[in-house]
Amino acid sequence: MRTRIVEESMKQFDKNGFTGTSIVDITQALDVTKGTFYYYFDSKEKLLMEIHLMYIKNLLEKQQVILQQPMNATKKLEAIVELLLHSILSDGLSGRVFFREMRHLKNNNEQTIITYRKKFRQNIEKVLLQGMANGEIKKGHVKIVALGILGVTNWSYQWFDENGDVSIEELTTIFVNMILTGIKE
Amino acid sequence: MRTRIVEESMKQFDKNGFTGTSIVDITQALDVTKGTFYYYFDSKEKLLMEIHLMYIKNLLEKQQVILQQPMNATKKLEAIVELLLHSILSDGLSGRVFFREMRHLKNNNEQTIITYRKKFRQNIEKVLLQGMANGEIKKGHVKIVALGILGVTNWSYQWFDENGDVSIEELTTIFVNMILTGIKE
Amino acid sequence: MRTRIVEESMKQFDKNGFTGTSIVDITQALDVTKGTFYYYFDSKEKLLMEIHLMYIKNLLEKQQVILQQPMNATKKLEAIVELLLHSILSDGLSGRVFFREMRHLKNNNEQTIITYRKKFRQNIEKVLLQGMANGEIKKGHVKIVALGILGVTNWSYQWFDENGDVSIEELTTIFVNMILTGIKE
Amino acid sequence: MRTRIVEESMKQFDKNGFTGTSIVDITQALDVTKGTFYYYFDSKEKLLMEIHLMYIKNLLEKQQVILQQPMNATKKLEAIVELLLHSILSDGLSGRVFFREMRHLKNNNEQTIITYRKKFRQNIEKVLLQGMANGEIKKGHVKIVALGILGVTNWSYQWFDENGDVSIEELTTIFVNMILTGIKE
DNA sequence: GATGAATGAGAATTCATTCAT
DNA sequence: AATGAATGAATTCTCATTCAT
Repeated sequence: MRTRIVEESMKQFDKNGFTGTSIVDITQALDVTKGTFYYYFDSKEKLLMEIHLMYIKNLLEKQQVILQQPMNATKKLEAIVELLLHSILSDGLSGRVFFREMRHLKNNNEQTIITYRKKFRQNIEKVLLQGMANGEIKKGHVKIVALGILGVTNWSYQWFDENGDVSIEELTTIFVNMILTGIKE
Repeated sequence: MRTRIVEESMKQFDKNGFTGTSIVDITQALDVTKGTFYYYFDSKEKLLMEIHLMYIKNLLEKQQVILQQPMNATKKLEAIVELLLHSILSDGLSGRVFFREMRHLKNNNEQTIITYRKKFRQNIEKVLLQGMANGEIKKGHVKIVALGILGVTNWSYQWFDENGDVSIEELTTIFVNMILTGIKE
Repeated sequence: MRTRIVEESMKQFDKNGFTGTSIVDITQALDVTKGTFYYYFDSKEKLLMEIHLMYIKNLLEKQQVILQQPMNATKKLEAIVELLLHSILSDGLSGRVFFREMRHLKNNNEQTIITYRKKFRQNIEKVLLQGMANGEIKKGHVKIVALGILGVTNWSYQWFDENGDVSIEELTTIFVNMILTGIKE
Repeated sequence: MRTRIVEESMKQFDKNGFTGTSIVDITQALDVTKGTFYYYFDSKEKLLMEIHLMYIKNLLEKQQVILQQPMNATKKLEAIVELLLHSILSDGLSGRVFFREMRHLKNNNEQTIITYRKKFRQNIEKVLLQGMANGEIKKGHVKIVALGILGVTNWSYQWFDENGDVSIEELTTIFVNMILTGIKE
């Protein structure tokens, strides 16, 4: 039931937003009562937090796997971009909810998620530094560059259409090239 | 009064979000009554729409000026990136509200804004095409590339801190370089 | 409308208790909507606080009038007992609500009322001291004696029946005698 | 377990009131589940009733012992006042719960407790009558006098502080004197 | 004896909106 | 132009209770 609630709520948060989705909406869709919801979750925010934690923890784990592989910095960056695009776009719901609704977490919860996000960015920064050290990557302001890369990938949840004319694979190729070699001839 | 309402509401939407701001919050801050608000605006959404229109129209006008200048495609792209970063980050409020709260526009209104946004993107695509035609820019999928550029710039509203260690000017330089020549050595 | 809400709520608090009375109960009895209630009162507790303040302030004012009259201590005590019994029993509702529901005030509000109540008791103590000083009243622990007197009077809200076989006037006489000269032959 | 539930609930009713204490509060404190509670008690009210019955039956038994002793009326009244003050204040919890929460008993249950309370009062009345008959006590309205005595004692649960500057023994002496001989010199 | 999942009725509160003045 | 009273639908959350296991 817990899982069913999470899944249904992600669907609805994705469609109507956190604020636009009421507890009743979720429980009615599952054909249970409001009480059931509150048996499993102390509050609406706790549910949102759970969705966020699931998403970011999973992402960090996968990033960790990439970091530990015997690849050069460029390849690692490629892998991370691919990871992000896949998890935002094909894993779908949770990614969009993650990027849109974080604002509705309060105080402690928000800080926790911010910390995880920071961790992810700092891991990218490490790869950049490593690449700069061995001459693969141009020297520069690693934090801003990392945020630039995250901009390219994370913005996708705003516009990507699964049924559009570009597949995630193509998208990944285009964005990886763009990030690595720019758009200038 | 109309202007005062718009300004106060932008402040509060920026701080507490559209949903997190009530009409009373706005009118109390202006020391008027709710009735006054409804004398000037038919609904809360109309107000949000006005803020959106102001922002995107202003942006499109400024983009138009850039497009009509006698510069090559690269320079034009640089100018557009600069325009976006300035209007998101230093013009401040309206930009952040624009990027965060569009979801609260319904049907027609949402479509109108989407159309304007699309216009802005298509203008970037035109510059890209022009650049590809004369050999300045690598040939590629213009729409996706445009969306990549917009990702780099628009994502900034999520993390940029006016009091942080990087100025908007530095940020512009870093991002322009990144977009044009990539990060690879 | 404000007054009507206060009056209706007192009736219902008296009958069903603070917790046993919902906002809907009050508004339905007045044939208005819940919104109307919240237009006049920020919360259910604010309403309860208002009832408490009305009652205790009125009581303190009347007590003040007694204190300033040119009577000896014994007469003043008689007058205060009479005041209490009348305001608890014949003024009716507000007294019973005051004695029963104070527990539902939180923090600040509770403290405020406690302070007022203390003031009332301390005024009784002053009269007792005055009476002890000029030989009217037996020397003793004024605070406890004051609380004993208040016990006799305040407990009445628990059992007094307006339609019973004893009138308030008779009650006052009996209690005044009891307090002054005791029950022993 | 039954006993543990009663004890824990008295603690919590005393602290947060009957309405302010949920079944979960009680069971969590005992580290059992809600089901367990309902295995032992049919409802929350049944539990409250049990606490009330325990208290008043115990009180009536002790009163009976006093009544049967070979003492004059004055001594018996002294003993009853002492009994009440001790059981409200030092036996503690149950007394405070008894006097505060009776209102939450419904219909039959309330009537039962009212009957027991009436019994207790009538026993006091009997002693008063006996005292009046043999010239110990002033002739008067026994019911009202009894209620006056109960006011002095029962009101104590409202303000008595175990850690205050007056002990129960001192309190008893003061109140017995006050009831018997009054406060007038 | 005890559990834990589920219920469902109801509670306080919020808030955009209307409208007569 | 502006007010202020009133609305009513929706929202989050609470909690005593049930019941199959």
